[in-house]
Amino acid sequence: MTDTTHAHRIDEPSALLRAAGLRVTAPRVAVLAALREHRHADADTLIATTRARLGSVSTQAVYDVLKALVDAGLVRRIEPAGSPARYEPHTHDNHHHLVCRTCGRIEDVDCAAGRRPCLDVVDDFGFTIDEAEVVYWGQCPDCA
Amino acid sequence: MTDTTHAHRIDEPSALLRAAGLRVTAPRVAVLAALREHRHADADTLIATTRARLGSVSTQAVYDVLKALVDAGLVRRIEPAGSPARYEPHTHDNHHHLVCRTCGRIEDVDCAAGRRPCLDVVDDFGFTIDEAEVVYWGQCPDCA
DNA sequence: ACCTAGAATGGATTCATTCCATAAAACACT
DNA sequence: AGTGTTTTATGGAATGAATCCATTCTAGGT
Repeated sequence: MTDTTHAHRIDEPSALLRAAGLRVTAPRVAVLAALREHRHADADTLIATTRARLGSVSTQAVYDVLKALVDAGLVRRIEPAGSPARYEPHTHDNHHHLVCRTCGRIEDVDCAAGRRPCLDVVDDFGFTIDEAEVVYWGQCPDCA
Repeated sequence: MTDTTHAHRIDEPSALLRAAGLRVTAPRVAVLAALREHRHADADTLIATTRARLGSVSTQAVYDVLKALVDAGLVRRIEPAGSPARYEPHTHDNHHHLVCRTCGRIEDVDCAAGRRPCLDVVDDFGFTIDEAEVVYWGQCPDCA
């Protein structure tokens, strides 16, 4: 914990919450902090981390916080097949994910050449497409 | 139901099962038939359809059948975020899916120019990638 | 026709998540 | 600083999807 007394840095949890029009509460600040520590954490991990930090929080509080953060666009929720939902700070950079089939490890990947993949669909069935989500499945070095 | 007495067509449920080294049972045949009728059906739909066809089947039987079919490569399981698992006959054509955020409708899409998307990842973290799964999110014409 | 491995049954159980009513606390306004 | 209104947290129960288990049944080889 760096000593930043009276900090007003724009990337601080409380500042982020205020900027998003959300009330600043201990659970919210703690969940945001936990999200920074654990990349692609699931709810369980975040509950445990938040609980360790605050002494106690209800399970539902963490779920509520996550929902509020996702709705506000501060957090991104991903749901890889076969694993519970994972959460990451929302970076708005359209990155994708690399998932290990064996251990579930997840890493961020930028799309080749920075272009969004396959934006042109041959037949879109009249759909209005707003996002192309890519998941790369494989084995991580530890599991291979 | 077309009248194909003593049929031996290679794409028939029982032939498919035998070719995959699986025993031919009523629930398996019925689930395969149900999968043809309902594109991207979830377990509930398949259970209901199978039950209607056979008179009765246990819920677990259908789940077991689906697992066996998926393991045998006859069926593909997809799990779009926010909805229960969906199943489709496995076509081995590397197609992707278009999902309506509102009603959950799913359509198949071929990747632009038939190429697999973003095969070259900038940094693969040492992973051995075997599949790139793409989900296009949007609104279907009915929901737009 | 018989035997045995594999499949189906019914019942209970897990896991992740959501719903509900009540109690607490954050921010706006004196 | 005190008060009030509205949002948030709590604790407990409930849901939906899927899986586990022991028992019974059956497909298909001998």
